Amino acid sequence: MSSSRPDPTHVPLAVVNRLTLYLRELQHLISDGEQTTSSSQLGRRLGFTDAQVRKDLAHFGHFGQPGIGYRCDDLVQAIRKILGTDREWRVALVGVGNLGRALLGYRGFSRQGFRLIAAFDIDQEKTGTKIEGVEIHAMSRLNEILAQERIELGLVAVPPADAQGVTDQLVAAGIGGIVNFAPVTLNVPEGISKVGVDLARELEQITFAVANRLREQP
Amino acid sequence: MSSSRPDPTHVPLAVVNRLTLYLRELQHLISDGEQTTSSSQLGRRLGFTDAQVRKDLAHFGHFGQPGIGYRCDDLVQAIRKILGTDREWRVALVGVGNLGRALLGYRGFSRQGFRLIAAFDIDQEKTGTKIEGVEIHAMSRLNEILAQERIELGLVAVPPADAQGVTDQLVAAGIGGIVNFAPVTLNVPEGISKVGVDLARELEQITFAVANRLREQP
DNA sequence: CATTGTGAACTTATTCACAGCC
DNA sequence: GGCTGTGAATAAGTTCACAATG
Repeated sequence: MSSSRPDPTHVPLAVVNRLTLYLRELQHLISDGEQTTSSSQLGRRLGFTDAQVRKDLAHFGHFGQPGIGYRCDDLVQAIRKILGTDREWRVALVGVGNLGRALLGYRGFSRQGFRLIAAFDIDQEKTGTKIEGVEIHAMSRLNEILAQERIELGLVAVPPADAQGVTDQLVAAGIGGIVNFAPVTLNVPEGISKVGVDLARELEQITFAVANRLREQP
Repeated sequence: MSSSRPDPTHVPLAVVNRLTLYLRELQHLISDGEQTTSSSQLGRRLGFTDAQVRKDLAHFGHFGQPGIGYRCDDLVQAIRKILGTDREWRVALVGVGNLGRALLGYRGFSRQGFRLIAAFDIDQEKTGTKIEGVEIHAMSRLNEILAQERIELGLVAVPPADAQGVTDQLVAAGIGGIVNFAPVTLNVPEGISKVGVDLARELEQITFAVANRLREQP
């Protein structure tokens, strides 16, 4: 045996979610010139307990030094490796509407190692053109281009009624994971990862909190 | 006493989150012509157990009929009331870049009762113009217009370095809640609700799953 | 007889608290 | 003294299973 690292096979989703927050916060700390940090500093900035931060990291190994804390750049490296973002990921976009265009222009992707390689749209007016340096292809070429460009991740930004169909095409083309911006629950085969971003649902989380606050203190 | 409804003050965030999924799914069921549904149908479509669906709803009251299930339209009404979306909410956008423009054009908001009333940007080229029928104002008028238009919710779609400053202005202007699209953790006073949408973090959830799948079966 | 609503059992997640280390 | 890593204790969340119901 070579490693005492815990088995990362059954890590709760919530842990992974917090890991992405730790990573982001560490990158801000580094921008601010910090060399090291501690579980209590990280926790305080994100609203978690120090124990939570340590337990989360303990799922994957030992990254800190007792008495010292964590070296920011080492921990960034470690978390990127855990998340799989210690390399570039090749991404395709389907649906070049309002939101799709915004995604094509989003700087935050490349900052974290995601490269938007190709886009697809049903509208023949758009196919053949480039936006933000990314060529827009006809849907019929999806299979071909995903294989040729070795695309691993897909962004679905089409109208709700088309989202499942597009997803089926991406899955058939061998996609590894999908971020879905349409307000529908997608069916994907076991083994394909997906995550949904629904702006109305995000707002509803807020209205629940605000409405309840108003009810309590009118 | 008038009601046997449980106290909705301390409802877990995860429950509210699932509630927004139930609502969306019920609206799809209604579109498909369904009159009634059951906890098991709802659960199956969303990947939850039937007991989970019933327990979640039990936080707020009794909405079903034993032997029958739930009337879709009644349950939609009930959930909207719980979430506070049984009325219109007035929303402002700060930051009319790529993403901001996409938000201005997003149809999903009005579908759920959110009205984007006003937008703000630092760029004087943009102020005074309209996009998607929404006027873009200078940041200096934020206080004035939020009060005048009785805005309750804010969307922050500015560069990361500006997000906290904008948030402080929104809070000072009396905002109730914020959806933050910048990849930073915002500090808000207790009592202000916020939710963050970070596209890179969403992708990282996926890469974790895909990378681990690849590691397991190489 | 299919389905809800709900205590009880179980599972999972979080926090505590402290030994060991720098 | 300050900090990590972790077993033990606690809390929270989920599923079970069944009485009650239309």
